Amino acid sequence: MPESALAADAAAFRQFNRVYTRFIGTVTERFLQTQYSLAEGRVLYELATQSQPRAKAIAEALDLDAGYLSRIVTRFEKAGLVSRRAAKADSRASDLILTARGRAAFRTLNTRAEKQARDVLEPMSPSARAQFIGAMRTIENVVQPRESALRPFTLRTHRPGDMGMVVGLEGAGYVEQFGWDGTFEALVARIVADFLTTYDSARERCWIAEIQGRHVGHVFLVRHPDEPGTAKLRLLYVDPLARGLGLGHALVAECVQFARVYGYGRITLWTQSILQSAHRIYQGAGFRLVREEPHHSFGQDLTGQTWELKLN
Amino acid sequence: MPESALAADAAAFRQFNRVYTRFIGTVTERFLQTQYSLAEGRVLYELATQSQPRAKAIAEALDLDAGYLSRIVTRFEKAGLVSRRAAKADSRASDLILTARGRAAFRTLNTRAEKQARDVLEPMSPSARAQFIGAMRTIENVVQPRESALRPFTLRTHRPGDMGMVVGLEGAGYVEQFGWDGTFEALVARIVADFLTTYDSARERCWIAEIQGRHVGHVFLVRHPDEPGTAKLRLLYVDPLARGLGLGHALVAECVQFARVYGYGRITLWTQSILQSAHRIYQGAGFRLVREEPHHSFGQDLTGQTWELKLN
DNA sequence: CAAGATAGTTGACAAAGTCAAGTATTTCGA
DNA sequence: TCGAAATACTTGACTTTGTCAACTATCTTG
Repeated sequence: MPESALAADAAAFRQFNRVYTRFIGTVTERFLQTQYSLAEGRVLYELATQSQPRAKAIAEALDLDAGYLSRIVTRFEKAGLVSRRAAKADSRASDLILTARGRAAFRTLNTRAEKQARDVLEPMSPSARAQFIGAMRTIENVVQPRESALRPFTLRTHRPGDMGMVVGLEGAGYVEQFGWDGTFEALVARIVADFLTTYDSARERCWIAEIQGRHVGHVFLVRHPDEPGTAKLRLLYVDPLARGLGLGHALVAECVQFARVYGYGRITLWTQSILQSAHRIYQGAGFRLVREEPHHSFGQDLTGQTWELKLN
Repeated sequence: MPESALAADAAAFRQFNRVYTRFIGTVTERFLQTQYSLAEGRVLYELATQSQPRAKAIAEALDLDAGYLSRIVTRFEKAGLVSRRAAKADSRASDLILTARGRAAFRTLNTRAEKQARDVLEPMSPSARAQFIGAMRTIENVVQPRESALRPFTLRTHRPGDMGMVVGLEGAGYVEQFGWDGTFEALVARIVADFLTTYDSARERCWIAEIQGRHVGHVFLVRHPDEPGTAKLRLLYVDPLARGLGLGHALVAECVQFARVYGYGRITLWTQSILQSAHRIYQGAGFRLVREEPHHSFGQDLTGQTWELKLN
């Protein structure tokens, strides 16, 4: 990348802002065709997406005036979308809880926004689209340095070729660290193969973490095979060399966020008692240990654990 | 660029929109600290930048309600920033002409916006900045396909290494097409060298046109050495292989736009009577031929022409 | 425990934007 | 060449959106 003059860059930056402001305007215009205003829609998004929504947090996230927000919430309450409940720890504040009706409203809004995004992206050629999205990621990382400055890694969804790395890393990692045998790698390979052949891109996803292009972690979120409305988190992996960067937390947070947006009511996961560093990550994300049972697998005596996180 | 799933891209796109909306909000917030609202500022920009501003064109460019705009213009008129004058060709419409005071207001606003853009860009490392701006260009080309779809070429400002191509193309081109001798190439080399050593990046600029990375044209806009407030357009060049694409028009339009934004009152240029395809471009941009005189240069008997475009 | 900070609510406004009806012209088609 | 339709605005009447400051009820801190 050659460098260029500041003045010329400033002009390009301003032009981009002009053009993009207009573009966003036309895109969100259609959004407004629901009964909700743009601000209301954004509040609804935060309500559905934040883990314990409070007025404060929402006002901060959206940069809204507290009074203005208060009125929006009151409107939502009257419309039966939200119920306010005095927060246990701080009775000045209220927990804002989406009702079933509120969740339905969000689902509608979300589907519409999703459709809109697809309408923009669909006509592009795959390579143009990849370039476009890549450019957005680049800008986002600059513009929103809160997390990403602290984050030496980047997250992205999977691409062809990633699954080999997933199997390889998991296989090698658990063999080295815990002495598991080849049946574990086989299991991983089967999970991965199933994912690739049957996954529903609208409700299931795999994230890959990279540091300077190197695959250093991953996680999968899929539908629970038996329980509708429940998601299953699988194959969370953080390379030993990339520990201590918050990578595991970031991967799990990504899953939880995704599950909320797509309306899952619960996430479960199965793990082993000896994987203690993972437990801290699950706890941090709000998961609870709900069941333990011993089993003999991968050439070892292990204790399996089931954890879960309720989202509503 | 590998392709990735539409659903994941849609999520990335939506996230970018959320993040960038907020970012634009905080950037333009400071902008609002003038006495003008954001909408007013944008209108002022169009008034200063369009060649013959009419309410219609501005409303279209900014996607504003005609009534709303009409009121803004009325306010501007009362404040002495604009005068309305019934358009000659169509007496339903008015030409909107910025007064000296209006131009001053724009200058203030523009300086402030420029400063703001620099504040954002300045702290970045040169390579990060280049990446950032590059990403914006990529997105812009997708989002605003009006021109760029019709345009097989891209415009950018100059980078190290470009000047060699400028000299080479000009030298070879005019020798081949018109039989000029080596003194012409020497002149170009001198102009270019002067530009590089002394140019003021805030008020002077060079644009390079590329087709698939190949240098196919260029133009320079510099301050007139003797007349303050006047800009000089120099070294407009379009590769013979790239004719008929509107490249020359685009390069000149870029110069004119730049000159307007930076408050030049006039652009002049010197050219030769035999370069007829260039004349059409200058005429199209509104330039008038103001002077002709014969001279002997580059081993030829030529007729030099001076053209000018008034901007106020 | 008092002083200050925080979370949220409310009233009073101002700013921003929309919609529809109206005027004066221009354009277009028979 | 005339009348209907379209265009370029303007204006009135309105809604939506957003801001500011004052106020209550709590919480935090020295």
